[in-house]
Amino acid sequence: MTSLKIATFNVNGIRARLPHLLRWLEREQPDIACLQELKAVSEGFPILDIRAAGYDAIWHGQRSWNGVAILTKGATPVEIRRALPGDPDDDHSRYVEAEVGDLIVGCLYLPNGNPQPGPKFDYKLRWFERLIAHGAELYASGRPVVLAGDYNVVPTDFDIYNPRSWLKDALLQPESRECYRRLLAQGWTDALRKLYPEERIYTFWDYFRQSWQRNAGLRIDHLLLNAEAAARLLAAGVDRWVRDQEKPSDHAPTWVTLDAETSAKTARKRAGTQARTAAPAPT
DNA sequence: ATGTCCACTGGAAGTGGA
Repeated sequence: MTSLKIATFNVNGIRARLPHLLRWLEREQPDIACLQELKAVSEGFPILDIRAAGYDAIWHGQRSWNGVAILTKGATPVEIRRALPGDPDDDHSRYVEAEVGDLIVGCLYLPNGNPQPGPKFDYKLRWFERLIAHGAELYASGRPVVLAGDYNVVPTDFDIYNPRSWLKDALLQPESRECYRRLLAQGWTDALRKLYPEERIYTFWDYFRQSWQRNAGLRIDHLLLNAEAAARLLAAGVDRWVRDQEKPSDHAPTWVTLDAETSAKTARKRAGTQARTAAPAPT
């Protein structure tokens, strides 16, 4: 009867956002939280505050930029890897993966890729190719897998308030979208879109032009589930209240709940009856 | 082009990245 809440949150600076993070953990009590954009070296990660909040964690920091972490409550994250396979020369901290109970959790911060075209966009696409290659292995692992993070991709024009002023942005390029589509084609379920196929859902509102006040958002934080995890999907949503505070991150936490029972048959039955009513539409 | 925010350097305001 119990469920597992798994969230992804681009904090945009773990030190600047520590009060927000702790308030969110306290209020929403995710069992697993994937964080991105720590913008801090590993030594600067506030593990004592996070432990005091009741969480264990693994993390991979970097000076000024990037940085990812997986927080867990009531379980220990067992690190599987702290980089995406395929390029030993890639020194960005953008991926960490752990076993948490019977789950495998991948936490990713895909390169933004702007300005486009250019070397940063090339790097984005190369990184995406590595994610697609690794995604195929994860998908077929036989374990329930959640691949969560800031993908820096707006999958379709339905996932943005208005594409007009973003047409040249790396987040909307056909090449970026094609990579995302190819990843999904392995069988992954885009959890929020699956449960809310006709809702406008945003997870990011940039700091410019009063974007939050106008609800001028983008959906770029995604939780992808392989078949074993998707069979247990109960609900999904966006914690918009986090974006409405003073000095917020430009992203809001985005989450799913999975049936904690291992019986996929039970979970499938429950998902069929509860998914549509389990949470208010995150518009 | 612009808008805003975070971190770093250097010890103020400018730069890079998003």
